[in-house]
Amino acid sequence: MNDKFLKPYDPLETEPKIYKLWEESGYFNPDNLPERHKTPYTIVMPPPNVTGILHVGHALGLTLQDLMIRYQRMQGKKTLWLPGTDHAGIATQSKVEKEIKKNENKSRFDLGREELVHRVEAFAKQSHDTIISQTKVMGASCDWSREAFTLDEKRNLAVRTVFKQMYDDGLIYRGHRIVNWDPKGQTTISDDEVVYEERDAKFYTFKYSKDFPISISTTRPETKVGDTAVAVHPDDTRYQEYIGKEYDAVFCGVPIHIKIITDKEVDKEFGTGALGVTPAHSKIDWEMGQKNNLPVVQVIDEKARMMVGDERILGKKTTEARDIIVEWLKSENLLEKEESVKQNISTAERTGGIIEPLPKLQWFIAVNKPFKIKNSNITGIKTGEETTLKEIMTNVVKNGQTNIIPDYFNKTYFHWIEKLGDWCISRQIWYGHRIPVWYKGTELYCGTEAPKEDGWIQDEDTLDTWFSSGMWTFSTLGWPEKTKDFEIYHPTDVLETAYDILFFWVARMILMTGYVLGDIPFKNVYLHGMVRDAKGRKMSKSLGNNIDPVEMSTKFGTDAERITLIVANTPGTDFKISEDKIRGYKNFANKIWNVTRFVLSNIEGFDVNEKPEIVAENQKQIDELNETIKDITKDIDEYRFYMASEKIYHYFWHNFADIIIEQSKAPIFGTDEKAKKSAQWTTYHILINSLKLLHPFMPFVTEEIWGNLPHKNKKLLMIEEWPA
RNA sequence: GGGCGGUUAGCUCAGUUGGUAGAGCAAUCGCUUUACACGCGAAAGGUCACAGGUUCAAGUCCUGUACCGCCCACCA
Repeated sequence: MNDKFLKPYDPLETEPKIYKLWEESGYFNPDNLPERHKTPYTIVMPPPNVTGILHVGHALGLTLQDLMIRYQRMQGKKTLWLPGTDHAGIATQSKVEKEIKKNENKSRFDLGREELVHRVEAFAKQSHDTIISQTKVMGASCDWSREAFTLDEKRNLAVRTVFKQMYDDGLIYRGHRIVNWDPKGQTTISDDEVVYEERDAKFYTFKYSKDFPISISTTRPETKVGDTAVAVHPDDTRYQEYIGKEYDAVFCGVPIHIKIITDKEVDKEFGTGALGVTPAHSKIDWEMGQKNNLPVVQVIDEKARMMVGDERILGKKTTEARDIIVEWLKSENLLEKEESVKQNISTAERTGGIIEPLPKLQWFIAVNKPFKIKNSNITGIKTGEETTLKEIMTNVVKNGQTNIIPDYFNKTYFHWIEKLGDWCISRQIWYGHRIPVWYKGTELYCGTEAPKEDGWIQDEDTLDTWFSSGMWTFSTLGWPEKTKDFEIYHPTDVLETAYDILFFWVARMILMTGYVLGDIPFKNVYLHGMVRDAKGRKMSKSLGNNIDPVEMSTKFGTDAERITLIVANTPGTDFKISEDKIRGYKNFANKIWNVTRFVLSNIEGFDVNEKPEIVAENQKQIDELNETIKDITKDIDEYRFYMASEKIYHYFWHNFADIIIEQSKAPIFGTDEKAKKSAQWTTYHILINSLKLLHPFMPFVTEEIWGNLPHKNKKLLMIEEWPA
């Protein structure tokens, strides 16, 4: 027995050594796996954003994926776990912009496009390196030789190819619409990137002018200089006589022309029952404007400043203009009511900027537009048949081709799809995939390469980061090239990710893959919950309650951290973690170590390769082990990792260590040779099988022990056969 | 406003087709017993949120109520 078993288990010394051993074995790469590994099993890693460092949520994802991969590898699958990182457009650029603002007091416009992109790339490279080393600390057995980046050259070709295809199919179009404009980030964002914050607001009721017949209410009086109509409910008896009439007024120095229209959307009971329609600065108003042919008057610019008015408001910020207009209303005796209300305001997820709805010319993906699908393996949609992107997204999940775990998330998914509108994909930022469209005067060219002739200017915008991550499962396998990898490993087996990006990402992957390949990106989606602190609070810098996964690994060992993240952690449910929890499982790693010490120190002189006659008592224990193996295997196969981990923990500690080992002491220290040999063989047998069962959960300590076991024909534990 | 979860031992959570309530941690008591004090043994702890219903039988199925959490919409 190696002397190191006389001391407690030391993860800090062991883990880097073991990871190196695995990497050098080449077995992370499925091409190097032994003959028996035939059936492919694929997980493509959700690429972490290159915005900094990994948090404990990443650690959870990596642990679950590594668990599945290691289990399937031992089961004899040709396992590919493909790693990568995400350029994360807005998130990364805005982070770097903040730094530059802080350190140099410069904006991106001061630096210019080239310099900014250069800076962002440098930052991204640094983040990338940190993330990769952290991923290795977690023990991730992914194939580094296939590592990808959402913004590298191959992925860029995939992006350009898909863009052109969708453009040619009429699914990508350029349109003038009300979009979510982020004045802080100076870009549009999609509906999904808008987050709501509750704030106190004032709800004002007033008339545009003294002779105007109808009072209206709003929380944003400054937008009223852009009103072109007042809408009332068609059945509202109070306003019948005004319907269809038009009025001129001067509102805080701005001449406005108002038509009285009707719309069923108007709530008679709310406010005065009359709605001032501002087509340029509200989505609903825009639609009313379209229906009624109302003029669109933009009164707020990209910096959220007033574009119209006299010296009182022109050029002022909207919030300042609001106060000025309210003062004016009061002085003119037009203000009838001022109420305090709670209001949800829209903010940009990444920059925190207050969203200003603006009419802008942008690129969109049409989710409801019919097109002929070129090739389809999707149940319910035939090749060549007319369908829509929305229909693809619905069908794939409805018919069970893609199975979401836990299944109640199906409902959330369908609910979201029902309400889904066209997806705004153009961003006015510089870090990302440039839109593959060129202009020359009024001409427009869309292609994977720039047109050869002179005089074409490429679209300034980049694509929403989710456009490229939507293609992740197949772009990482080399598509659009016809690669062997793509042929072998697509569709992938499992996508493991957090439930909060079900819409952002999972749905977009299904959309992209359905459209491009007529197929599913993955057979299963395993959604884990959010990791919270011991009190159930979100982890955040301001609360200072962050748990750093690498620090935990250093303190307690990665194995302890990994199994903490798995035990009692059910899919789709938020999970509370604390140092105390991890500490408990550090003891477990040590227990495994000590059991090994006992077993090894008591088989001196015994040949573990020769199975002796097994006495009835030991046979019963072996049968019990086999039952446990079956049980745990079934749990893992059915994605109940929380249960499998608890069972192996319980079996090892409270059955093997507490009972079997204790009972073995009498025969081992006794004189009955037959009973002794039987007990020696049995404890050894249970130990090696337990190590196999434990390996996907706690890979380091198990591999380290495995290397010190005396039996013949040993391989690395990571490629040993899963017991049956 | 619409939707989805949750409510089980002090805490964190399991409980897979309905069949006498489980684990870990914490707390209690006792142990330096020949692998391990990062340990061992023992005992303790629950009208399974509430009210109805189905059933021979309900933590589990159905209906309703209350509270907590999350997602979506955004009444202008």
